[in-house]
Amino acid sequence: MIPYNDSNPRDIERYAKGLIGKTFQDVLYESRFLEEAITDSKIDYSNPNQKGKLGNLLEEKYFCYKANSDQEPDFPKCGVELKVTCYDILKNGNLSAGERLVLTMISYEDPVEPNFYKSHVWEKCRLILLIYYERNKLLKYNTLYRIGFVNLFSPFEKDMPIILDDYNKIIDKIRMGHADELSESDTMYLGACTKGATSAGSMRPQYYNSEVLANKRAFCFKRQYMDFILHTYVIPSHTGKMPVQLETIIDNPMRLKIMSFESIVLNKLDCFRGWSDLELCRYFGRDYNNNKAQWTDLTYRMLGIRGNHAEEFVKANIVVKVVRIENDLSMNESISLPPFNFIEFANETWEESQVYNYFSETKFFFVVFARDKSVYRLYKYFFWNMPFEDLNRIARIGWENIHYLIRNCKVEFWLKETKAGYIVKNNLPKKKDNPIIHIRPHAQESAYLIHMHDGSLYEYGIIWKDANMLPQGDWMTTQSFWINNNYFLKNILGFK
DNA sequence: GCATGATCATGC
DNA sequence: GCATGATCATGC
Repeated sequence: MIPYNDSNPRDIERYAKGLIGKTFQDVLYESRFLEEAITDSKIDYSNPNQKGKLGNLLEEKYFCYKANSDQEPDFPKCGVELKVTCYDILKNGNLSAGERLVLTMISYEDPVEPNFYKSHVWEKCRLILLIYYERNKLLKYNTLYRIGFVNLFSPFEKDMPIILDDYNKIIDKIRMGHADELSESDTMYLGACTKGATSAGSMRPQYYNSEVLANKRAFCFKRQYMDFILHTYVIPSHTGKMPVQLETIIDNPMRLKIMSFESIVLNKLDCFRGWSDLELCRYFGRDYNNNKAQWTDLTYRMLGIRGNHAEEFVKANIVVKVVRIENDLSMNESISLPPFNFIEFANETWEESQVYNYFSETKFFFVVFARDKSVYRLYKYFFWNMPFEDLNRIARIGWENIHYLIRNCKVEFWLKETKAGYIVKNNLPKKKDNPIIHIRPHAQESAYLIHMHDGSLYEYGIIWKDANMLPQGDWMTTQSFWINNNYFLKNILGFK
């Protein structure tokens, strides 16, 4: 007899909670005393570092059923799906969902199911036994990871309109024969993530009429949505603490049955179109001080949010970016991304890179103000995510050119004298070398500890604060990727 | 006028 | 004190 009632979800959860505090190694060891544990498995659990086998280990050695990749639920008698996923502990001690939750592959062999509630995705997510382990990258083996939380989980009712909308967006693209243009950032909570490499070898023909091969993809709950579940449901259920409530843009979820989330947001800003920053500050009672957060603040005020966080944006990983353009419709500045670490960058492949992941998972809410004499007026606002082709072909080449020099220790430096002193020049690709992205310094001040062209050593600034080390051993001012301003004007705003 | 390298400002 | 978002300043 297996040690739980597999027809009763609550009893499965009760038994599963026995995993809390155990490592996968513990489970494997204790299974020797568990008569029903699967012993004739085809899977070899002796290698402590096999990625992706942690779920199988629990299935066979704790829940006592054979791991398979059938379309059937893991607990068929009651339709419960087992999902094993991870969280990280951040430097500040906070927990953060480590991965998106992959639900099921998107089939390119079969027609799509138009009704979400009859779809395979719904079967796979309507009732999940969610097992969260701590991914501690300092540990040598995956099997030493420890399980922290166990919960039965169903998607929140208030999120369903958005999940349905996401599903429809994805299947619409597939039915149009545009599966090759899918991107995880197309949607809010339910995403279409790539499975396997994005290189030519793993491309597949589409079901609907298109000659173009498409990447293998799967339906998933996006990482930020999992993060929200972790903080508002999983952790509170274990600690008894009330979750921190974020302000919502849409207070009544019923509205989402009539209008899409995006249209509601755009409608809210329509009321203020043409207003100047000065008028908006007066209207919302904010000091008009031209400081940098001003236009972002005003954007949240227009959405009815008092702070600078909105629940829907956080869950869907939507980033508000305010852009100001000048009288001549030019734009002074490019748009910065977070700084990066050279060594981590050098060791990444494209698919696992921060740049690829940032753009494939992030949706932007661009709010454009246009100069009118001494003020800026609300001009345009729209959601945008980078088209897959731009990202995976054009931006990728720019990334690879920079990656090549840094990874292969071919970065060169020389000094140039200016009125204000010396500046350090380098041979890394510049903005003009790629249509979409470039890198620039991004620190408090510049800092270098470098070997010059002639072999001499040059030191400047506060190395540990403003610089980080290249694979070649030199320290260069910390850099970040930037979205070229001309790409924004031409391809995102649509100017000539 | 723009590209590139350098630096500022704010919130947590 | 750092992460993040944003702008400045010089030289061609």
